[in-house]
Amino acid sequence: MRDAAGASEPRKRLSSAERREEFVQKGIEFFAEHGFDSSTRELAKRLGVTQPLLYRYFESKDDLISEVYEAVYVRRWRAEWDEMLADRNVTLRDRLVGFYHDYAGVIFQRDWMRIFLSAGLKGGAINRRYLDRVRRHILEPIAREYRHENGMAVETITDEETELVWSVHGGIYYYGVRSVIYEQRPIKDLDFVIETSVDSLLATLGRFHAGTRHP
Amino acid sequence: MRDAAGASEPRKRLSSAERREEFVQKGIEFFAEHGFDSSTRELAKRLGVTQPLLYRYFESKDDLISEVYEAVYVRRWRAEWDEMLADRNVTLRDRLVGFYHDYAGVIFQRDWMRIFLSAGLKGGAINRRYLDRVRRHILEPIAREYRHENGMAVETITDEETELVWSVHGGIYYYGVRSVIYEQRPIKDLDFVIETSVDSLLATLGRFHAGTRHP
DNA sequence: GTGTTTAGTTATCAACTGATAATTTGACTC
DNA sequence: GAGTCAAATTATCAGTTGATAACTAAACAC
Repeated sequence: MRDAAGASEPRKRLSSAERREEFVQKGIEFFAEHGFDSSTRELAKRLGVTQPLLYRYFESKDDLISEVYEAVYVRRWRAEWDEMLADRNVTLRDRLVGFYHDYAGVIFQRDWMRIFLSAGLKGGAINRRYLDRVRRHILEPIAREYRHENGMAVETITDEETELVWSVHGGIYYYGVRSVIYEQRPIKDLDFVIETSVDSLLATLGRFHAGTRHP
Repeated sequence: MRDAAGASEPRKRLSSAERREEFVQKGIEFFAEHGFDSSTRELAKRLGVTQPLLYRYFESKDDLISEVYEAVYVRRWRAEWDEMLADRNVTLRDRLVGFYHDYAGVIFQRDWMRIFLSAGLKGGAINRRYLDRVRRHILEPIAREYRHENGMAVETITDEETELVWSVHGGIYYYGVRSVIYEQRPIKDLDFVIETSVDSLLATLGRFHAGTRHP
């Protein structure tokens, strides 16, 4: 008796690489929707394939999940974000607005966000590593670029400055969580949130530095 | 053979109400730590009790989970927050700093946060209802109190104002997620985050209203 | 067209899961 | 201290789960 794939179609054979990639991509959708505790049998059914076949491509379920992480966290990260934030031909405000548009385009996706939340609860080190990357490649560069644009020494940003950027970054991120996870309202005013958040960040950094210079 | 409770101790008998409450409280800890997909047998083991006993107090696992939600979302919500935010004997800034201190004390707890994230992924309506409550009892009152303190009409706050408060609220909340879920750093500078966030919110609302009055 | 390789299947295991029924036992009443 | 009620246990069911072994058949080489 056929376990997978509807009655009629003849068995398809794909190359090893194609199958593997197909499994990972559908695995993202599947685990994003139903959580990492869902069964490999359900995933196989969704793939139109029998469950033991998964074990020809992945040593274990956890192995497959690791590949899902890799595909979501690492492969969707855009290398050009570094240059985008550092491009001093553009005003910092425009850089930030442009960057957050791009960044939101990548992470404000149902599969990205749900995978991120599920992984966070599973408690591995992946999310901590991702947040480290955010800090090093996004937040600290922003704090440094602010200092540069305002004629200050760039090298020695403080924990406080990083924390200020975290707050605003978190506010934007949480807007994504509300719209994508809790399906709160159409994401039509993403522009508004990004622009006011960026303006607010620049103003807050300004007040912060003014405060530390004349104590 | 004894399934639960270490070898020596005699079987304890508790009244119905006590047991039920004990199950809910330990259920919060247990499901927070291991997720709602964990087994009732593991929970029973943790309670020092056999698994079928759970079914004398709850119709089903989902029924127990509903009680966990109730205990976390509803029973930990403090009624006095309404008055705290509305107390015009105190400056709005001080009210907000005080409130967020209190609020963080309640929700920046490992069990609260992990239950909230797990519930959000399960996709029921509970989290949406909670966010509605946050909007009605926290965010919109803040926007109205700002208007009052600055001599403006209080009745007709706009979506934009609510969204501005959401951003700052989300920034503070995400600080909690980072420290409690991702265990990022000791929560020693919660004060700093709350104070700068509140100042930033008041300044941003100020700029927003200035912008709409002279376009 | 025969032979080799390997993608894919069927069959199956042992452990686990939510839930129910039947039984035991502690505590309280009179 | 016999009788009653309910707290708690033992035993068990039917379905699910990750994983492995043995078998089948498509594609390619020559």
